[in-house]
Amino acid sequence: MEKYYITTPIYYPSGKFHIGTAYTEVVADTVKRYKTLRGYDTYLLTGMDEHGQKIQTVAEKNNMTPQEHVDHMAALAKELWGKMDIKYDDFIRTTEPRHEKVVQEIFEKFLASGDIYKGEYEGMYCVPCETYFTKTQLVDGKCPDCGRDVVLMKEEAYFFNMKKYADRLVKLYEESDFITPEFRKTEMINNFIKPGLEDLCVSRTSFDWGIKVSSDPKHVVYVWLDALTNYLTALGYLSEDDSKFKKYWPADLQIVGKDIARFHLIYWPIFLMALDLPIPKKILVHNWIMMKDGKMSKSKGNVVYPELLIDRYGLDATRYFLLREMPVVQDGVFSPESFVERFNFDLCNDLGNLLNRTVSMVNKYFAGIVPTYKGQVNEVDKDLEEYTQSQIKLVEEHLEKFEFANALQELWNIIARTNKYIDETTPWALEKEGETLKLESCMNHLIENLRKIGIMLLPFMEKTAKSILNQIGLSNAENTWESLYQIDQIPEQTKVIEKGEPLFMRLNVEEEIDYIKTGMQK
RNA sequence: CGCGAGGUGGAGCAGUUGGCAGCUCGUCGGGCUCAUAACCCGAAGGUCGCAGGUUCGAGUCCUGCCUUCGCAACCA
Repeated sequence: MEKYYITTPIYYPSGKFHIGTAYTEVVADTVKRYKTLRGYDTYLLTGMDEHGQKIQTVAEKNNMTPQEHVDHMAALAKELWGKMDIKYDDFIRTTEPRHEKVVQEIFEKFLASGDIYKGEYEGMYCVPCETYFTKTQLVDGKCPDCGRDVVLMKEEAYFFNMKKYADRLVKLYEESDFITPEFRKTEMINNFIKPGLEDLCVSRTSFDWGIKVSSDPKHVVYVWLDALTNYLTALGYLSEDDSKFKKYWPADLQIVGKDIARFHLIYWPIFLMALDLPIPKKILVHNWIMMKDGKMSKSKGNVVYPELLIDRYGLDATRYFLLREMPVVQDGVFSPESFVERFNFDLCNDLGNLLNRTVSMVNKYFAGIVPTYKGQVNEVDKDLEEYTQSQIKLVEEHLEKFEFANALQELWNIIARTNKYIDETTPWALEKEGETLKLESCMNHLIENLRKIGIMLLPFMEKTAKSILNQIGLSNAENTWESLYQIDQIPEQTKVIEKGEPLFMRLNVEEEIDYIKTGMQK
């Protein structure tokens, strides 16, 4: 069985996870489910990045030790991913011994190979915030966090020699297409590589919430060397049991947000080169969920937390909206209006109603027993079949390219075409005219398309997909992706549910827009 | 100053290799009754940011400009 290793970023738990973080998880989870359905041996890694000055500060503010704080946050994260039914295989935390041990080992390895050298880090330092800033980060020359004066400070630090690998990195960029979308590559080259790569500071002495450098314990390993290596340590790299590492590395898909693109597109491949390990096959850089008034931020009071939507509208509707409305490589805009619109039109009217009316007719005309395939009896049978087949291909193509919004759009085109088919065949008239064969063919085609719709929906909205398959009496069938290529797939004596269960109930537009808006203020 | 991404009918968006400008919502009109006041059909509505250029032909290629957003190196 072919393997497929997917990673999400490990999130920094300085605050509650918002909808953007949830989005990353949903994208990763959808890929995982799709690949699993296609027969891959999949492995999805997620986790948390738990070290650093900021964690120390936040913990103190909450009267906790850093460890207590990250334990608490990790529990919250797992709770949220549980609620969102994220099918992760492992949750790595950078404070775990399995990670720390290996990071220390890697650090020493780099020291020995000369990739890491001792130097001096210099930056603008805010004493009360205990944080360094770059000149461009400063606001009017003052600390961007507290607005107070900063001072130029120096400290001893270890650096990773990035320059040494710059040529190899450029070559990698030229020879592979491991970056999606392409323009991120251009950005990296123009902004960071062409002007000359700077070496990366990989240790600090100004705080101690981190992994100690074994050979020089007053230093802790500084962020990126600590964080990025999680993708390796989680698989048991350099540990007694590295079977997972041998099996799954290199990663097939690493999903990251645009904010951390630079670290994953430049430093990460270089670390791997220094370790003499294969480079991941693809790094997918996704964009952000914006609000009408720009970036989400607490000060603007426009932050959306996933619970707000999930608790009221359900997980599937939330996932649907994120994947349907947010283009992966471009910023998407969240608005309560579009959320409610999508919910009502796409989920209730198009999908939910199609299932409902079909189930109702099979019950009414055939006592719930789905007629078997009779061939292309109605004039439009052939057209429906051909259209559906070509759409399936499109859905698949988009999924392979991680274009979820497009995949869903093409899938919804099938739903619309199937609704239209009902109007074209007018089953109620066929019934009156005693056109039994045509009526049988019509019902069979409808159920068959719902079956296909259900299967294609599995990676996106499992509960809804299963409910569809269950209501048309096929929950126990072998609902494989491959079966989508077949026409005649309804077993004899397939029986639909007697009374259809609504998949989604229409929302009151004004009320729900208000509800979401109010929820965003909190 | 530099870099990247956008600017397409009222709103939000599609538009691989250049060839009659599409989709969803909204608006207007019609059809149907199986269904969750759902579904189906039709119509109105666009000088595809601006100005040049290449071409038989450009939203799609080239040049310049205007404009919005983001990034600018150790912030995770």
